[in-house]
Amino acid sequence: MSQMSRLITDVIKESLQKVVKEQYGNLFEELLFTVEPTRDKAHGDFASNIAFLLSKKARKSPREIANHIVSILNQSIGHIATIEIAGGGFINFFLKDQIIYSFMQDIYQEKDEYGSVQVGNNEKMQVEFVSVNPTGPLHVGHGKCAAFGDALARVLKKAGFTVEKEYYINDAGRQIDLLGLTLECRYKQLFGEEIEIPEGGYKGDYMIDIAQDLKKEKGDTLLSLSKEEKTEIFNSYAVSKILQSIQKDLSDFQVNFDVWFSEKTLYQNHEVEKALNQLIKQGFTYEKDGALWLKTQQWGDDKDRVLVRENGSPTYFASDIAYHFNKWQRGFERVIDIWGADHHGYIPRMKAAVNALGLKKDFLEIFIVQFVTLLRNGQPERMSTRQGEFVPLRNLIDEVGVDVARYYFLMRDPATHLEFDIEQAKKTSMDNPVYYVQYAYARISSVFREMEKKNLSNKDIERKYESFHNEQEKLLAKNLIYFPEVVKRSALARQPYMICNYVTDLAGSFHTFYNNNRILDEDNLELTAFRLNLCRATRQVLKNALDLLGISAPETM
RNA sequence: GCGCCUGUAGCUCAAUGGACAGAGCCGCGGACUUCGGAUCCGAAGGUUGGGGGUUCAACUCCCUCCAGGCGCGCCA
Repeated sequence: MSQMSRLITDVIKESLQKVVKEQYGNLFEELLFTVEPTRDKAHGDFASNIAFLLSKKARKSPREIANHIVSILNQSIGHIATIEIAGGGFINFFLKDQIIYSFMQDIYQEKDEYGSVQVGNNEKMQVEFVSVNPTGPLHVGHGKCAAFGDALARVLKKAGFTVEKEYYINDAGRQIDLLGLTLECRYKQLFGEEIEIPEGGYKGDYMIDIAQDLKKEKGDTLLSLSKEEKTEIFNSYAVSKILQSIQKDLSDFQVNFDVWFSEKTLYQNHEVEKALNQLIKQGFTYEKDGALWLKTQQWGDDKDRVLVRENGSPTYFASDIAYHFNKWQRGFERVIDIWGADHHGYIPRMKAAVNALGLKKDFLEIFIVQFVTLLRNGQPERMSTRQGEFVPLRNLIDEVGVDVARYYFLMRDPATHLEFDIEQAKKTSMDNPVYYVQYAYARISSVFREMEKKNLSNKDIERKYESFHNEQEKLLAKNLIYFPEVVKRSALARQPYMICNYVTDLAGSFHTFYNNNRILDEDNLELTAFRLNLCRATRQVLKNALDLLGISAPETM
């Protein structure tokens, strides 16, 4: 059932390649020409720039070359009705209507598989994201990272990559000690001790809740433990409680990870030590001021970086190096790290480290997610983790819902600053594209409910192509067959927002079609069948696209 | 000071180096006794922050300047 329909752009490309190889021989070498969907339908359904690129090498005008190519190509591509030359030398391809219709029919055969393309060659890939320290609840900025990483992984899977989603838990180091000390303090306060939260500790009220849970479970038995025992139990209790709440938030947000990777295990398994030893052995390190440094400047960093502090404890950077080496050892051919914007200064050293480890150059891709500003009626809401004032992701979900929150996070390039207006997001209008899209889905579902009421059987749907009845039908059908091309582009660009743009546009062409054409007509079963067919295919593509975004497709709203 | 991100219609944003820079919102004017009006149709709206350069072709690439955001720890 998962027969993957070939991309039409590939079909055209191959035909062009064949002709040009024959006609221009070696001039064809390394010719990076394109065949892509046109923006303006007056220019056909697909267009190629091949004649422009060839003209320099062949020393002929683009139009001349285009003419030559087209004269040979002529009608040899089965999918194409006509080929035109336009502008300075574009070659424009117009699809046969039957082909558009038959591709549309295939959608229903492929069902949930439709849109799958094979550009990843099953390359084993990892997407690591969120990876927030388990020292407090997720806020909206983390939500943006979560939505992006999750949707990206879905798109990559659809494009034929073998993808794992991973969350790296920073459960070792000083921050965790501070967290444990904070809990210890809150715990003691519950027994009447008058003590202050330690310097740099976590002041949020959630630590009091955790202390109360701990008191319920253990009573006062922890007060008398030794210092080592206390550290152990307070640290691990705090981490596990907070991690649980993070996991709950994420799964409610439709984000699920394949692997939760613990930093602590890197130390327990001596992987940090091993990674450091390897770097030392290869001569990429030196000692200065009592610390161990990595020569990251060698690979373009501003300055060299400390691996082991003067006091002998490894830096976060050191365990991160071990972590990335571990990823490599697990057989990933490529890993994608998604970081918040405050970490962007960290990129050069991490890339340098990957080089020092001798891993292949494009092994590590890093994407930076810019911050979110929450607006309420145009006024910004303050957010600062340091002050302990942040808007928890949980609150946003409760207020606008998962679908809306995810869509808003996903609809833009994550590298840009996002202004998220809460009041606007709650509106049920085109202010809010997610409803626009879901409405199209619900409408189609409603048409099928109506179909059953009128006893128009599903069998009537299975009709052969006659012809499209108007441009609105045809435009909708064309948009449906572009979906796999969009998946391909979105995956290669690592940009899920392209799916948002696509699905909004698709919903638009459906609404246009719907408002201008009667679908169910008992006096014209042929027409009814044809249009139901179109609706059925549209519903499937809306569903598949929304799935890539992790957004629900409701039958009623 | 250095580095990264951003700058497109009044607002929010599109446009793998390609054709006349496109949508939505706001504002204005309209729509079928019938399948969901959370919809549709129409007109209006631009020196793509400024200036150079590369190219057959630049919003896109390079240089420079301007504006906004973020980062420049033996913190994470």
